[in-house]
Amino acid sequence: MTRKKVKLAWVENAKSRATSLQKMRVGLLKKVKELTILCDVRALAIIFSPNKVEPMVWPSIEATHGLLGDFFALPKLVQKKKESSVESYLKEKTQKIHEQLMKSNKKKEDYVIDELLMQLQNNRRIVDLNLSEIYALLSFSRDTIILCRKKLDFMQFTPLRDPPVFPFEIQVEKFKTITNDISVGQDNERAGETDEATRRINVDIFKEQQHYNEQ
Amino acid sequence: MTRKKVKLAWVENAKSRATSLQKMRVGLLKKVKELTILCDVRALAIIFSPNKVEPMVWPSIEATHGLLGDFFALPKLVQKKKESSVESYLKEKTQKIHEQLMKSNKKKEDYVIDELLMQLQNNRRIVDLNLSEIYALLSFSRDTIILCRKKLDFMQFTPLRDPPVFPFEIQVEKFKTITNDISVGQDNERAGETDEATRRINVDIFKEQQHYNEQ
DNA sequence: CAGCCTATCGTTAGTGT
DNA sequence: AACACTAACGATAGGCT
Repeated sequence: MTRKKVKLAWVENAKSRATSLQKMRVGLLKKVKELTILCDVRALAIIFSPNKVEPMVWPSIEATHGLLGDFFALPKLVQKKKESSVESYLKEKTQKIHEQLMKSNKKKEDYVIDELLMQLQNNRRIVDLNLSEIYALLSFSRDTIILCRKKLDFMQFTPLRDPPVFPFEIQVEKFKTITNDISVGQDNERAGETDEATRRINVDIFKEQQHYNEQ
Repeated sequence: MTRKKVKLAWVENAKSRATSLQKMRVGLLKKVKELTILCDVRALAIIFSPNKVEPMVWPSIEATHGLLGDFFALPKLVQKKKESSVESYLKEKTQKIHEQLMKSNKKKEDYVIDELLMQLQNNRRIVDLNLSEIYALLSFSRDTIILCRKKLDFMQFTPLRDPPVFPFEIQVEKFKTITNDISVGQDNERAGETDEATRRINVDIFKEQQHYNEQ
């Protein structure tokens, strides 16, 4: 068994590299653990791997999130008194990442709302939402309003306007009698057409919305 | 020089502990570097220290932020695996809430909307609503928006303003995906998909609204 | 406190099973 | 692929300066 001194360079042999990675990852995390226990400090390590979605993490994912919270809490204060160059660089970088996220992960956005709706349906209350969640909800509520307005408009053949605000009972009673017979939908059986119609409607709505905002 | 085997436990002697920390931190970061170079993977380590604001970080602060961006991008994808179970759970929960709504809200004013929302949750689509129902829904959506705005205002300590408006296509995309993925109702084939999200969110909103009013 | 030294322990590359 | 072995190497506690 001749083992030459490993030099600090990329291991060309793919298999060796893979096995090395396996072993060294374990060794590294062990060291982190050792450090935290012996010296009573908090630490975390994240090792990404090629061809693998989840990185290897120490301590746990959850604990890591906690630690990172602390980590992110600090630098901003530190950097503020330090250099403005680093600060601007960081902001720039953050902006870039943000844009990338926006661009590449639209699907993920969907998932966020998915999750939000789910949570709302379970435990969480609106008052407990954070900013981005509020925005998401707002966006959805607005969509609903727009949809309703469009419908209203379509039914009444009148331009957009705010609905009259009556005492609740009167409102319901009144419109119940008036509008019972008006029906708009033509083809309720087939979802495809409805979807198309909705798309068209939304295009119009969007324009109107812009109008509305400009006023 | 007698060096006993160090056991994995907190070092009591404060001085030893401090010196150990000094040495081991360097050693650890060295190992991380080694790993990344030899095996060509990305990794990061953050070591917090007592009595010190800045943690020790590898690689640089900037690089760490980049890596963490990637790290945070991942977990949500991982969660998607669970989606099927979550989905079923969601259906179950929805059913439950549905029943709760049925039996608990018998106040006169609430009842109409209650029923409306219930219908929306089952068969009816927004396009099929009559005027009074539209108004009722509008009123609620508006209340929700106001609620959200209040909340927003509170969080930001800034005056009210419009939420950001996404490009239209994204909006529609969102609607479609969401409503396809989360199915609450029972007949997906025939019901208009687009309204599904609207129904659900209104139910949530409604709950919240009531809660808020009671406080 | 910060380096340097060195005996000893821990880690791991190479190999075999 | 996963585990076992072991020689060689790297890391470091404790001591010294």
